[in-house]
Amino acid sequence: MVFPQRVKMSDVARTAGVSVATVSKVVNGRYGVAQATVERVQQVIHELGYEASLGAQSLRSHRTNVLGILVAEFEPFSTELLKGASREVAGSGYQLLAYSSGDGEGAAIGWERRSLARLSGTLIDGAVIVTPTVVETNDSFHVVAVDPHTGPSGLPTVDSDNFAGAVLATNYLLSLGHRRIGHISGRADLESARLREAGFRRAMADAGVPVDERLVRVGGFRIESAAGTAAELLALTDRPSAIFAGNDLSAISTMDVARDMGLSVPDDLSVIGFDNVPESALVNPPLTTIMQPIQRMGAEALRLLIDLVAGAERDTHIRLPTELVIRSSCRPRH
Amino acid sequence: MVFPQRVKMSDVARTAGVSVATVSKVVNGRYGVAQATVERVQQVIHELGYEASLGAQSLRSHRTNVLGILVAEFEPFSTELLKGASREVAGSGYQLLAYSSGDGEGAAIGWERRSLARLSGTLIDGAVIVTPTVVETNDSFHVVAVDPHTGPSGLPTVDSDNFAGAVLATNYLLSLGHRRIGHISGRADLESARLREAGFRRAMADAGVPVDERLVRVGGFRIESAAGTAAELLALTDRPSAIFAGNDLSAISTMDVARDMGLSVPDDLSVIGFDNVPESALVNPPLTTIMQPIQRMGAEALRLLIDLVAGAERDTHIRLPTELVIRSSCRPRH
DNA sequence: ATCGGTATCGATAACGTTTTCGAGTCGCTC
DNA sequence: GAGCGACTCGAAAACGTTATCGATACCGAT
Repeated sequence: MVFPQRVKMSDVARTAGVSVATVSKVVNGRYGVAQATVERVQQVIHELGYEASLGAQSLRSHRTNVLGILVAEFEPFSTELLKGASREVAGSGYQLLAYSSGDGEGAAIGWERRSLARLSGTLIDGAVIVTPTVVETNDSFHVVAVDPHTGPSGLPTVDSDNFAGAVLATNYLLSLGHRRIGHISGRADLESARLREAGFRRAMADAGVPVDERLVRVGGFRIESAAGTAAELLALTDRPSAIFAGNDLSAISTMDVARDMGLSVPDDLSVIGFDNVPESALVNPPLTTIMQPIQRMGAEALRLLIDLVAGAERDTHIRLPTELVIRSSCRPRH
Repeated sequence: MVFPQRVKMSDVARTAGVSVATVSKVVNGRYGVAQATVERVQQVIHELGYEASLGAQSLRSHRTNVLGILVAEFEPFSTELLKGASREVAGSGYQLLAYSSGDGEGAAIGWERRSLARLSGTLIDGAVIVTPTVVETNDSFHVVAVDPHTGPSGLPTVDSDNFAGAVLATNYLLSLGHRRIGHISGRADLESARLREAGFRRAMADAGVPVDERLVRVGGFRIESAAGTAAELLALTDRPSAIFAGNDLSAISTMDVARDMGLSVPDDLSVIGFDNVPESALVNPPLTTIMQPIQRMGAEALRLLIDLVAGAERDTHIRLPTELVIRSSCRPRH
């Protein structure tokens, strides 16, 4: 990697004996330059190591070929997404920039917020956002949302079938004989959290099992915030025999809390998660969970964004299937 | 989050009844504008939601207040580093952009590479790089390297005491009675990998234990590439009773391979890693490893970068201490 | 009144691109 | 040999900002 001395278009033009206008044309592959000239200029560009100034480019043409991906923070889910997205962007002619809104469960504020907007508005052509904040946008700037904020935003979206996944999870617990099933839901402003809870309730209702409202609580999607909720749940005198956690992180957290309270997973408590982040296969016991194809979601989101930026008409909503992956954190109720 | 309609400085100027020059002064807090004017302009800026165009700004002033962090790929180590860096950048007046060179064990090529250089050269004020590639830079662009490429680069650097950490790890294994100790080293062009292997050899020599050269092999630092190496090591008729893996990922991979071969960790094989990424506490058995304060390294790197960009004179090399964290993947040799 | 000094402000010239459009050249056709 | 397209090319005007520097206004002191 070399960070070159800045050489500008006029330098190239001078040493190639043409005008900057001509250089610009060959850089952008515009029509109207003689073949011989093209080759000569390209040669000089190569020799001098010329790179266009993003600033000047963006200023003049309002196009940078840079895409952004905005995550709330770098936790396992966004990291997987990032992987998928970076894989997809390779060779697309775009460059991908990741930035974090820099906070977990709050909204960006003040300087941060404005700076984000500034980035977005001025130096990238579009963004995929993985943070549950409401966005307004205009038609010169494209954004696609992954796992979006609750409510109708009208944004292009890619998500997984959270509702069906939750039904899958709940039915699995039910099929194991569990009746007192707890649910730790994610942050309320996340559409996915809402749908998972809805799926949970639907499955329970379909099975004719009443849900004890004391057993469903919001725990957030982070490891620390879920711990408190899990502790409350397990401290109940008639504690649940199984817990459907809103995501893997809170499931892992729940298992930790259970262990600390002297409970064995899965013997005393069955736990099922959601997401299938890499960590879930690593923990002890390996976590049974609902897989959503996170990397693929990242890739699809980026592909969608690219198409949108290029002006293509496309389905504006992509939903990927979920799947039950059985490991060792659940057991039939004795 | 709102991606605003682009309103420019001249708009602000017009509705505030001043010139763009004055608005610019207000925005940048320059001296020489009446208090009343400052307030009026700020008011208008707020109402209109004005955001400076990064492109124009960078073009004119060669300064964007945006910093970059370039990682080879988004694996656990870089992710932790990212967290530390994002935490540090908050409130610093800078914005942090993460980008990936988009590949694991190779160098970026062609379009990618140039695009990286373009980003770096034109729209960020400096970067921390977490990828073992040689860089050349000029004095208008600052870069600090984390876990740098082998050999003297002259770059400002932050790393941990890899050598001492490796000694720590090896001595621990030695103290457990192990004599046939294997080492899976990281990619050869990583200074850290070189130092860890050197530390390993030093500790062995100091203990008067000869190292069997068939037992030290390069496995790369990724999970997949380490697996093959581990398998080779364990297939030896006189296989090692302990393995010091070059990092946690290869340690985890080694444990997987051992399990697949019907070996129990730690009963039949002790494994120690390096890094203490979050995953190492999660796996089964929990991994004994050498901790380096990764998040703190990210934070220090960013702080150093900020100071450098601000023109401060600073120690140009920061080395953080490592520490043995004992979990359950090692056991005395029976 | 005149003057020097301080505030306060605005015209204006960059910064490095892209794009438009007119000018020049050349080879043809009639 | 005049006229006409088709090709090439470059001059110049943007894009939105920052920095310089001169203009103006106002103040108190002579």
